[in-house]
Amino acid sequence: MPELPEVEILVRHLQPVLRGRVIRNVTVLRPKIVRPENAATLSGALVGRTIRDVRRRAKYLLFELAGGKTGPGRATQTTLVGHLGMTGRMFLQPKDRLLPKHTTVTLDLGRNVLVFEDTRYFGRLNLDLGALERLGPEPLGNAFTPAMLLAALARSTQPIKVKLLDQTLVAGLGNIYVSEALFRAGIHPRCPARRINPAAATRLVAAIREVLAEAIRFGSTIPLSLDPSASKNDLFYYGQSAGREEFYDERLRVYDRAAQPCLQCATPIRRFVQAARSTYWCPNCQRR
DNA sequence: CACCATGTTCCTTG
DNA sequence: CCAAGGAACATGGT
Repeated sequence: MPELPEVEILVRHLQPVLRGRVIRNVTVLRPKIVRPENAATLSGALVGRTIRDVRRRAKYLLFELAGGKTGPGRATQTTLVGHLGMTGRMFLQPKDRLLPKHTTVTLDLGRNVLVFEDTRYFGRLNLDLGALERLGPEPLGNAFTPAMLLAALARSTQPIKVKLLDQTLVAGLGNIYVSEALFRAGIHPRCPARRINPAAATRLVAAIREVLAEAIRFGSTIPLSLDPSASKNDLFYYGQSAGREEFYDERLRVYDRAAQPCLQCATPIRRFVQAARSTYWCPNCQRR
């Protein structure tokens, strides 16, 4: 999936092309994706409405809708909540084009269609704001500070790597960027959370911010590019593209680099499993 | 066939 | 109620 940076990039691309567009029709091809809504309730809540804004909270996409249903003067506001899961993608395509195999939901916007495609069907697109209430601070926001992090880690015996994946602690980090941030901060992934000292917390907050900001700057590990077959410039494709692999190597210093030399000290990068997820680290740069 | 994959939620156990 | 661990969800790539 897209972690925070990938969602941020997607939102930045969607925002200008979706703002002001009216949802003409909603097609649900995989009902599970819109739970707890069903095709009828989702459609009823969206059709006829205008997308006023597209925002991000952690790894969630928030589509702010207005107008339509309630008529003039009584515009109730609705938020459509999207999550890409592990393999979700969103893009616009012409109405007459064949939909991808794993299309879950489409929003008919008139001239073209917003497609939510997701091979593993772990994603979500619904009206449920409940998940958002449990989220911790944005890692790039002012509320995420070394003091706050230190306090949150104080009573936890869990390894720091596992703890940073907890979205109630800080919201938006995923498996890739946690490994990257710990490497940059020089912290061992197995370090018990409560053993992180003030100096390490300060380095960690800085490293997390750097890693995410850099990923956003470079346009994410899953590059976003203009659809080569698109005839209009408001069409784009969120997926593979050529020519960005150099950036990938440059930015990801440990993730998926098991047995390859550390870019800092040439020691082979190691991999092990924590909480059923792969952790990558340099045994020399990240001491206990 | 085996194992691995950018995430979250639910269930169990203590 | 909480913390922690693990399975489940579902499909595809290697």
